[in-house]
Parts: sequence; C-alpha cells; structure tokens
Amino acid sequence: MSNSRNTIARTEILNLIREAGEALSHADLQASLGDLCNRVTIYRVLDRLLEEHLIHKIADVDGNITYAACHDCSGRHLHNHIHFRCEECQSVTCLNQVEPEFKLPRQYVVHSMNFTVSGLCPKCSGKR
Amino acid sequence: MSNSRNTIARTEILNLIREAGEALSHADLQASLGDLCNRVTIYRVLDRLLEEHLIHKIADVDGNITYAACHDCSGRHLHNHIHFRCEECQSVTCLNQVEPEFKLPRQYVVHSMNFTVSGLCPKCSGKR
DNA sequence: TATTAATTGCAACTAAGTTGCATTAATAAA
DNA sequence: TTTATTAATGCAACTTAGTTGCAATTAATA
Repeated sequence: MSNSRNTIARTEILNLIREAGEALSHADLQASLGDLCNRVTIYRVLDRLLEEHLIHKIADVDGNITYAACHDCSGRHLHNHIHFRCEECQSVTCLNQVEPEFKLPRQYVVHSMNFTVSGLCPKCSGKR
Repeated sequence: MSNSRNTIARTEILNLIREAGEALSHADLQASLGDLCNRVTIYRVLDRLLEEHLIHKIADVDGNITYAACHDCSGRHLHNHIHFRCEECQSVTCLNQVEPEFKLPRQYVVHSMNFTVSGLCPKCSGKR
C-alpha cells in the first residue's frame, strides 16, 4: 500500500513521461507544464515517481538527466536496457529490446545500471 | 602535433588522475590541488585532457561526473568498458577488462558510450 | 632574448538542484 | 457529508556546479 497522493501535478507529469516518445528532462517538463505547478514541485514529484518505480532516471555521458517510464518494474527495477542519446536532435530514447551482456567478478553486488550510448539516431543518421 | 602547453596545473592534474586508483571528480581534484591553481583552471585543464584523449569522462546514474585515465586511446576513444560506482564508499572505478556485448539496429551510429553499474564493490560487499 | 599565443586568475554570471516553512488539499475516519 | 490528518505545494532563499570575458602571465618557438 502507498500513501502517495494522486495530485494534479503528479498525474500530469506521469502522463507526459508516459506519452512522450523519448525521455524528458526537468526543463522539458517545466516547459510543457507551464504554470500548472512550481518547478520545485516537479523535482519532488519526480523523486516520488522514482521511489514508486513508475519511472527511471537516465544520465548521459555529460551528466544530463532525463526520465522515462518504466514498463514492468513491479518485480525488479533494474533497467538493464540501453539508452541512446542523439547528438544531433538531442533526443534520449529507451531501446528496451537491447540488453547488453556482461560479466562482473563475483564480489560485485549490482543494484542499478546506467547504459547510455551517444551518436546519431536513425532519423538523423539518414539525413547525412 | 599539439599546441597544448605543459603547465604545472596540467601536469599535476594528469598525474593525480593517473595515479588515483579510482575516478576523480572536480571536487576531489580541487581538494588535492589546494591553491595550486584556480578552480576554473581545473575545468579548463580537464576539457583539454579530454580533447587530447588522455582522460575520459564518466557519469553515474545521478549525473555525477568523474574522470579517469585513458590507457590506449591513441587510435579510438570509445571506452566501451564498464564503470562501477560503489554506493557505500562512493568510489568509481574502471573495469577495463569488462566489455559489454550488445547489438543496436543498423541505423544507429555510435560515437561514445557511458556504462555505469552501481552497487557494492568487493571491499564493501565483504564487510556485510 | 624577444615574440607570440596558450593559459591562468579573477569576478561575475547562469543553470541546476535543495531546504525550511507556512499554506493548501487529498484521503481516511467520524 | 463533515472533520481531521498529514502529504503535497508554493515561495523565497540558498547551495553547488559549471561558464564567460578580459586583463595579466608564462610556455614554447624563432
């Protein structure tokens, strides 16, 4: 059971993230939401949605943070899929079907992963 | 040929990064350097070292940036090894021997990668 | 040694994220 | 339905991270 409340800001932010074709930054959300809520509220709602495993956080190699919807994280919240950041159109997308394989020495305990590849997305590489 | 100059700040920063057993943040460097140079200089030296492919940049899932030495990047500067961030001791290390395997759809053009796994490092997982 | 341009320090600035606190409002209980 | 409880919000102020312009300095070359 959750004591998280269904507020307008929460509903709107979750909808925006779920319906976006790509991962959204705090700035993206703020632009879309206009004055529906304060920018601090956006930070706090994002924190809650992360805790509730409804969204996940993505950092590219420069530390830029974006957020994308979780698809099936009720059980485990591992997100071992690859994210792609396009250097041309700046979009960040989840490649849910691409799971990297790797093997760490036994003593390492893995809690979470952040795999981001940068380059040109299909749309932008085609334009060249 | 390079028109980059061998200054005291550059030499010291590169030494610190090369001799550290783990990746260093701007704050780590500033703490070690004391007043050897201005904090702005550290940012600028790091940018130069990145351009010269002597170090690489690592972002963990929270967007925290650290820097580690490159080992053999004269040819390609791809850094497709895994980085591990320990949630206990906060250290970030390069696992140079661990290269993840994955396959992107053909249209994607890859320029750089950022793979960071978080959890407990061998030292900290042993203490439990 | 003199010249040139890369590098630095400084101050001021922008951008990103956090905190405390009074107010508002979603939910559960009466 | 009304009331009580406490999660959530707005606001202002703050911290932290990184950037920029410019004058002064200094490494490297001639």
